[in-house]
Amino acid sequence: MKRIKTSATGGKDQTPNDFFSRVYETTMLIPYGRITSYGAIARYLGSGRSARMVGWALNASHTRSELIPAHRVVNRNGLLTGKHHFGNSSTMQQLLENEGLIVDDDRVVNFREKFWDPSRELKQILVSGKK
DNA sequence: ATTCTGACAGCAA
DNA sequence: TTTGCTGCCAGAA
Repeated sequence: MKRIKTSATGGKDQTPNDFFSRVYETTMLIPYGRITSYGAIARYLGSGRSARMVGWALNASHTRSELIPAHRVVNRNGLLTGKHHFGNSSTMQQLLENEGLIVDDDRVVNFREKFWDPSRELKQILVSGKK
């Protein structure tokens, strides 16, 4: 029984349907100028209590060739908790302000106004039949 | 294999 | 109200 030994890939990548990839896909669906929270994404993916994993995934989003708008993901308070992961601690804020969001003291002021909940916004898509 | 860590969130004091 | 502890679960060491 010689299983095919999957180390052919070098021992990395693969797993296109794992939690991480779903986080990336969801994140890329966030419209320009809108934001969401880690918990919202986690809930949308089915694991409402895995918000930390969402952040963990975004942490590795750098390795992806696709540009993932991780700056559009903040915590439930609208706080830019991950700003320190954009090289410059002011990069995240600049990106958000560049999209019309108002950031003050590391917090998105118009958070509720610009909040985009995937489990709510994408619900219609799921119902439409398009997977 | 086991232990530690983490870009969160919820709940108890 | 703010502060602190706990649960979550997947990687990295």
